[in-house]
Amino acid sequence: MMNLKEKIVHESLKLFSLKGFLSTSIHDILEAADTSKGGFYNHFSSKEDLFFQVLDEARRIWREKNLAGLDEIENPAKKLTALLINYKDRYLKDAHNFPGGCVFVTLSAELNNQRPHLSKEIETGFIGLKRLIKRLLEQGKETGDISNEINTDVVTEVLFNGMLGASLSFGLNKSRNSLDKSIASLITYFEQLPK
Amino acid sequence: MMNLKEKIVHESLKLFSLKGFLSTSIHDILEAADTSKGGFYNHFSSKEDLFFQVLDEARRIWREKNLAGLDEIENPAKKLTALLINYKDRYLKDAHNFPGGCVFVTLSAELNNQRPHLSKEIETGFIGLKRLIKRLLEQGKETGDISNEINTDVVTEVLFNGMLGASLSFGLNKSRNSLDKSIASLITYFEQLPK
DNA sequence: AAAGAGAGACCGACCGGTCTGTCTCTCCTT
DNA sequence: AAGGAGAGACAGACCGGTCGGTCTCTCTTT
Repeated sequence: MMNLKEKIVHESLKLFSLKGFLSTSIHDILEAADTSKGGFYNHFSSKEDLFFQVLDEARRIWREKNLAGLDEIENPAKKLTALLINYKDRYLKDAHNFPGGCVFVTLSAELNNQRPHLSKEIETGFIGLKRLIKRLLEQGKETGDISNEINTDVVTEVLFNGMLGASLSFGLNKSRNSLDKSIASLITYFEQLPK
Repeated sequence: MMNLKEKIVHESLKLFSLKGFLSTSIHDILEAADTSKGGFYNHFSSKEDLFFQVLDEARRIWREKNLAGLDEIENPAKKLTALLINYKDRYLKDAHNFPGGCVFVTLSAELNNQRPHLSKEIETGFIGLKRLIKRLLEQGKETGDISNEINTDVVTEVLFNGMLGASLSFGLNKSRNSLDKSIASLITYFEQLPK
């Protein structure tokens, strides 16, 4: 069974996905986790302390969902396609952990000008994803699955910003159809690149 | 000279771009506009009333910046490229009106799960942009500047989500270099489509 | 008995919004 | 032209409620 601390982190993650960090009150969290101020501050020194622990958990889940099964694929281009499909089906549609959409998008938009030391933490995650995409593209060139003529920087930008934009759109309209179309379009773009 | 009401709208637009709607307090606005509660509520019935008037102004500026000079271009494909360049150079880099980045991105991420009746207003703007892109693509097919074989839905998704993602990234890292690369990549993608 | 977990009263700061009062400008009457 | 009435613009004290955080007390486990 989940102990209180884990429960608070778990419920906070959902709430942060829905409302962001600043707009989620301690009261909201206590209600969702069915506890009290004493229960909360017994495990966390402050709301900001909670933020970092929630972020760690969010990153753990992100990797779990997005990287699922990628180890079994040796072809880098196919790995990238699998990542896009994971992103759409396992990650963004994971309403259990992220009922309000991608928590990193919500938090980055909310915190970027208000709590720079918090949003910096989120930015590092984005940078990591961007690097992962670029690395897979360059490995694809080496194995010959992607033409040497394509500019990996350009493709990385299109895919990365496309994923972010799709996430933002999905948060807004909550349409799985529209999300499917957005990611499918990115996959179409990627697969039609010169081989 | 700008009267008080216009000044409040103008300063609120900046603050909303930086911090969003919920995280901007009336006090913040009064300070920025150098006025008092009496001055504010003499012109606006509530904070929500202000929201809609700020949104109107934001849309006006959006059109002014993004559609600048498009009338003089008759070629739809060139129109679309010009829109992308306007978006990058005249709109997103407009630190005077939008010091925190695109206000629509900030507000949509903040409000989508908390104030659906407010975020719906923003969504209509996004839908309009998407439609504009698609219309230009289809006109490009008619004039023969874009191959009939391309799927306009797919290209619309890639460009639209790419613009959104670029906007979100730019809000986070505030790097003009990175923004230039993001939009240049979208233009490269668009221009390398089959003619 | 000792210690950690959790409940909830409580604190000062701040939230959006209301209300009263003042100050100025316009317009009508004479 | 002088003066009084009324309207609109703005200042700021004040309201009930919520914010994050602290503190004390009780209960459970060992």
